[in-house]
Amino acid sequence: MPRTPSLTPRKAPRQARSQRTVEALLEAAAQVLEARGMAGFNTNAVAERAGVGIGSLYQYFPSKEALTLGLMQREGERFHAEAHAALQQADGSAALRVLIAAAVAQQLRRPELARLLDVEESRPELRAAVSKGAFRAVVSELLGRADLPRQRDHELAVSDVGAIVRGIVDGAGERGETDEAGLRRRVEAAVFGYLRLAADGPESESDIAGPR
Amino acid sequence: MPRTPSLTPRKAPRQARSQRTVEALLEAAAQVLEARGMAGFNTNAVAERAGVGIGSLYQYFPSKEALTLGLMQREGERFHAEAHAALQQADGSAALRVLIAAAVAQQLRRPELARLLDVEESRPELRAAVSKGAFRAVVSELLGRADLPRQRDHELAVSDVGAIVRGIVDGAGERGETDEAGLRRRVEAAVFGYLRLAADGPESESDIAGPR
Amino acid sequence: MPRTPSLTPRKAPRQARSQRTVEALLEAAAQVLEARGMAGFNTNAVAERAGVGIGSLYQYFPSKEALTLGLMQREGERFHAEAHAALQQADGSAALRVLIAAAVAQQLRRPELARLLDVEESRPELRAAVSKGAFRAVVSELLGRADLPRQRDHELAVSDVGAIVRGIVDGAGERGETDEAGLRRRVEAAVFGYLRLAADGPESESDIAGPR
Amino acid sequence: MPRTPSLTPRKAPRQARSQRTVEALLEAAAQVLEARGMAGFNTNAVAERAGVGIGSLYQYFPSKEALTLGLMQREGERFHAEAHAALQQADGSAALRVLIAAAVAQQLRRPELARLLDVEESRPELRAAVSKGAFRAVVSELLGRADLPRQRDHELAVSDVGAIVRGIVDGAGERGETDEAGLRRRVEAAVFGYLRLAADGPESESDIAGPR
DNA sequence: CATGAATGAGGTTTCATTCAT
DNA sequence: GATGAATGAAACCTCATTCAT
Repeated sequence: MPRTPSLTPRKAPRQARSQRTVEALLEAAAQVLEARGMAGFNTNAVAERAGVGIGSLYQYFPSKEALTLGLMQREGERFHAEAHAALQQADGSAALRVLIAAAVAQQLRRPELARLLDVEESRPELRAAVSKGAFRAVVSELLGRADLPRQRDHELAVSDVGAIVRGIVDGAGERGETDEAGLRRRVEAAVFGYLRLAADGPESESDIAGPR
Repeated sequence: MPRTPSLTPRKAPRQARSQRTVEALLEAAAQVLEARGMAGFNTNAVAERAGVGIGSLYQYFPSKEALTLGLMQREGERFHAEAHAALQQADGSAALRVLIAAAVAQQLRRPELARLLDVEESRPELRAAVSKGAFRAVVSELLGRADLPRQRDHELAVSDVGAIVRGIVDGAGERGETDEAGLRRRVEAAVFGYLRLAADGPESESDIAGPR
Repeated sequence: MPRTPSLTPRKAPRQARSQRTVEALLEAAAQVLEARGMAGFNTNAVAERAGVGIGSLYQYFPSKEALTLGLMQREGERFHAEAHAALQQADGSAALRVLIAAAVAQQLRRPELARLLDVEESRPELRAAVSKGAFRAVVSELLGRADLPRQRDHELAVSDVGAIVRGIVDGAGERGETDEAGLRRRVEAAVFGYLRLAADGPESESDIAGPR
Repeated sequence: MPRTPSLTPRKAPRQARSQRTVEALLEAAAQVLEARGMAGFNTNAVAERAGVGIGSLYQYFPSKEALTLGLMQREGERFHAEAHAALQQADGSAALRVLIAAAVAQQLRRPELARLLDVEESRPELRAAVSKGAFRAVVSELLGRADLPRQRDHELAVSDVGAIVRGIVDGAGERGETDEAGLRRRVEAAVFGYLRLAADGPESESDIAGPR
């Protein structure tokens, strides 16, 4: 009888190990970013914190950019799932609230990390590569729902909603806020307030600073 | 022998020649930042574009940080003047619109520059040093005006308004928008919408997603 | 993120290759110091003479200071061993002569290097970090021996003996002396002469300029 | 009648002013050296502390070296006077004590300055230029006096005496000693002890570690 | 003469990336 | 594959010195 050959694919264990290495690298990247900021975010530090050689880092991520990108994707994943779940809601405003809740939760989980990644995302080289569409796609769909005010320029409104959410939520992170419910309420106020007032319609203009 | 590099100008330019040098350095800094982004923003490039020796840069700015700070101050100056002018307006909503108009104008003048400086401003080392109070102080005063809805938490509201304006306006800059009036209208929608909905009061909560 | 540059080696050389690199760097540092003096002692020159990239230098020595310190330690090591061996001598004066012989030998091996390192050692930043205790500790012990005159102030005497030895020996190095025996004899004269005359006792004061 | 020509040489007032400028520069140099050490000793700092433009510094001292040299000379002057006065003493030992007293006093006046200048003096470029002979010349003469033990090698002895004095006295300065009498006593012990034991003669060799 | 603005060679240090083991 | 030693371009910053005003 020959040596019992493994039934699992030969590559399997290696892949499992690879998975763990990649995961370790991404988490290390997150921690380095949080602990030392953009200025202290370098590949040697990440590899060291991950407990792997610098060579291994480059085995899985061909460049520092790729690592940053990987981190963005990892951080975006959970959020993307929740964002898509929002689409299940019956009416647009409920869905939008779910989406906002997801964004707020994401931010409060690791505020500094989220903030720094937001900043990074605005760099031209990365902007192209980041899908980012998840949030955007969902918002785009929701703004079409009947129960939400129709917007003059759909695309601009989608962008603005994203910018508003990101703006408030990152600011809260910078200040170290932790009150999730309160933050959610304020973001909702900004988004729904915007949607109502920015919507087209004859009276909206005069109404903008409205009494009360 | 300070270890923390000084951020204040090393020496006030007394002669006309140095005035010109400082001005050239700041303008060069702005251009380098716009043309090559944060990554390409280095003191050698700035000096070269300014047409002065690297030593001259360090005569007036004791560190790269100080140069960045100087640029922020220069860019903020015009805006600060307009922001203060807003206080002359009789009622709060008019003043707020003036303020927003100033912010939008500032952004559209040199969008990429404004955006990058906004990002830089969030760096912990600079946050402390930047006055930044101008915008914040004005908003703080305006939110106390009788014609604007009283906010639950004044300080948070001030921060949120700032974040909303910055968020939308930077986003617009990123996309290369140039329609000043339109942008102004959208920012107003977000800000006034926020103020109305975030204000405390029994009905606001239920009102958030409003009908229609 | 320490602001005060670390003086301790950044990373212990584990592989044989790094051992050689570190050794090459230290020897190169010694040679540069000898050949070009303090003024010409810069990290680029050291790396170049060592035949390694400048980056390698900083892998092992986190700063120029650390390199200097490393050199001091290397040069001190052999001497420290001999100094400790002196303690084996039965009586104090014999031990002291052994110690002096060691100091003289060390100096004549690489006179300029020894002299420059002596000078460097007096710099406040390095004084703290250098053990230096070896010589001092041994002298301190020896001055307590019964066959050597008891000193008024033990600590001062220890310091003075060190200063005398260093003074004469560095001076000899400066002049390029090579007569080891003669130098030893003169240092002994100074040290033993000092110990006898500086010792407390009623007559020592009047005796200082002694007859003939 | 022509415009009354000044009776004082045209240059006179300028020379007086020059004198003051030079004096201010030298004192500033001393203070900068004391306050910031060799590392912080730069011509711009000296000019600033002297309250004159950097250009003026270079008017009077063609290089940094020249300034250092000037400082050495200034600091040496008072000492040189006292040293020469020592020659008036009737017997050699008294004269030597006067000389030592002068050296000690000089050191305790501005210890850090004296120490740093001693170090500088050992730099090859300056060694040549510094007279330094004052002290050396006087010692050389004194060692020839009949009441002091005749030395085997006159020149070496002169050097050694200088090295001993400098060594002890600089060490005392480093430690911040202020007890002038005590320091004088110890230097005398070292010098006279050296002279007695290093002197040639049949018995001195065996006597070196002396009984008791 | 005095000034101080300007200069730039040169020094220290970092860090993304490669490659021999 | 994994490792980590090695690399060097490039960044920041200093300071002796010059020279136009």
